[in-house]
Amino acid sequence: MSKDPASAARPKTVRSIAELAVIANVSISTVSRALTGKGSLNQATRDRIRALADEHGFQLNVSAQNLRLGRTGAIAVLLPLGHERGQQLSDPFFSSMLGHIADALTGHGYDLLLSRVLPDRPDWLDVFVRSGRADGAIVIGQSDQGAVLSQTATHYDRLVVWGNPNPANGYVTIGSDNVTGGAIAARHLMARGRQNLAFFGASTAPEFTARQQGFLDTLPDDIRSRTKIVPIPFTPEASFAVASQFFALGNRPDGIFCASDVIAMSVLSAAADAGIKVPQDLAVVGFDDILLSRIASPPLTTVRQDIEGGAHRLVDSLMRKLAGEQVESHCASPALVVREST
Amino acid sequence: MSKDPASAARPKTVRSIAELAVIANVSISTVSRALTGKGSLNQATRDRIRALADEHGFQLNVSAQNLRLGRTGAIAVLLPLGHERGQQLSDPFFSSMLGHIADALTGHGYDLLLSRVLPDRPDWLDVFVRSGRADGAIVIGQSDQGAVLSQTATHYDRLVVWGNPNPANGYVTIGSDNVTGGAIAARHLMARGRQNLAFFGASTAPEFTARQQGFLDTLPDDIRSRTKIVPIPFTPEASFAVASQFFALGNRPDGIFCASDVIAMSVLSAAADAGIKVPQDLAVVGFDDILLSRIASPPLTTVRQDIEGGAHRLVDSLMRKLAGEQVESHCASPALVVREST
DNA sequence: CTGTTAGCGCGTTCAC
DNA sequence: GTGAACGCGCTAACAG
Repeated sequence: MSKDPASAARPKTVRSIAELAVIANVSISTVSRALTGKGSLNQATRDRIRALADEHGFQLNVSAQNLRLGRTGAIAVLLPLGHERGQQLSDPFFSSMLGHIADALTGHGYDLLLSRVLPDRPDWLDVFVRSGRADGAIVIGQSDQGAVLSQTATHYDRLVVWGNPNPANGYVTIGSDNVTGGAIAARHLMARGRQNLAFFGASTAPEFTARQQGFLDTLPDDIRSRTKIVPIPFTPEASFAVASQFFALGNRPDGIFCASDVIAMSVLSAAADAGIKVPQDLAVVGFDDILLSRIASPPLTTVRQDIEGGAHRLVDSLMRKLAGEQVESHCASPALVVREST
Repeated sequence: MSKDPASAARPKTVRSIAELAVIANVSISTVSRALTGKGSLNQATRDRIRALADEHGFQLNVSAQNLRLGRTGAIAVLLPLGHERGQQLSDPFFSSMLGHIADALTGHGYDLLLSRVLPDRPDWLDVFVRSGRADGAIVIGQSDQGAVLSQTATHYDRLVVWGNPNPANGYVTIGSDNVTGGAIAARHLMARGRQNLAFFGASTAPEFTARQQGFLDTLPDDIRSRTKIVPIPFTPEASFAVASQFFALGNRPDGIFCASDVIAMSVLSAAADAGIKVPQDLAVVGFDDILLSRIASPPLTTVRQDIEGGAHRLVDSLMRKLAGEQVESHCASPALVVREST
């Protein structure tokens, strides 16, 4: 047989600290001390017990450890399925955010409990919180759940929310300044000499309405008065259909601001179908700066949100809350990324 | 004050079954029986205790419950960061899969523990499994970790893997027939009269090599011998750079099969930049059928994987394993979706 | 430095 | 139908 310890026959599967204690001929607490590294212990016995644990493929049971420590070791990431139940996680923005959050939480030693929740009852968040499955929660997207979030925040502090800041909210939000983002898009389109505009993405999601508001408020009255406001469904396919229909009806704006890059990409596609040249006939500005926006045809001018930075700030804020610190909401400034669609 | 129980002042926060037992003036086990619904109990006392629990906003502590029941109530979804550490979760294919898995697990009453793991040591999966943080694991993407998976599978059965089937694997895989998928792409390009081909996506990921192999093996010798094989990095941006470079060097195939839709979209973009007309001068076939492929310009012809079906099969297979059943690997046939890029 | 004891919050025998 | 007692696997005083 091999001398490689990994492939050596395992004498017996050890499932608990107690069994290992018997094998090592020490008390249970000594094993605990050896494996956790806490408390004081003779280095020789510590090494011996650790070797024994390795040999028997034993690790501390995290669940039991957590129960004893009064924690779960997990942070919940909640995605309320608000306006459109279908495809939130398919939006590259969400998944990118989720990936960065996962990495940040791992860095802090927490597991990530992912939950897509259907906000069917007004106390869904309370129910989740009271179930005690996580030590804290990150809610991605307020959707239309501001009231629920505020209600829970009154008695549960280990909560941070990604979204549009709003002084009326009783909870900490980390997000981008969507109003300013909209304004940036408006100024850019005007700087390109565009006068006949449209906004794609009218919605009840607060992020989207803020982008819309910032955009419209920045336009001079005459331009704004003829700016078309187009509601957009959340799936790329449906969004494409709306855009196609829009052009088919003869609408020919020379500039469109889209509330997300996915919408913008569907507009680019519909425009190509309709024989509209981008950016010559039509300038298109997106929002988010997802990775794919760089390989759109043409590459998309967009209002960039710092997704990675936002994810880290979300996690850091929550960690500080867990540590008992006071945490303020934060609102990052988005930045224009000019590519070839304008 | 309102009579609404939700907004009524809560007499006191109850944190354990024991406290509620005192309030209800019954024993701990009676409260347990009332709240779990198990065991026999007078309906009146059951209702009374449940009302009391509601009133005090009390729910059973899931962690303690799970410890007692010898389970965790969570299934781990593991994403090995294999070839490219950066952006796995940003690939719409992964995130879409993840979303469907989340929904399926929720339907079975399980939480989803998400973990992006860096396979830095050969026993990373053993370490995870032995930590006891989940009742089972779904690994998305074998990457180059086949040996690790096989090793763990020898002593841990609650494991299913998304990926390319391989009889040599000692574990259950659910996936698509990538070889057939590659063959489908080859036949389609030939049916379109294309003779000068290229494959974009050479890699060590088994899924990609299988697509490559199925593609090449289907081509007649003369065509295959002049087919260019292009390695592709995993980020859209880098992939776009490679494609641009490819065209800049004067390569002008009339058909390209890409190992993923994201690669295909970067090819479409690079081709547009180079003044190459799709599909007239160049036919492009992708793989996956992500949502965005429908709004590419032009909409992408692609080899479709049933992501939702795959996710459900992954979860169902794991559930059956947990129930002690024998489970076979499964390999779904991909289907060609013809759009306008060919 | 190490062992003994007492729980973390719950489910489940076994009595009554 | 209900209560008392025990233990899931672990950590943290308190002794010695």
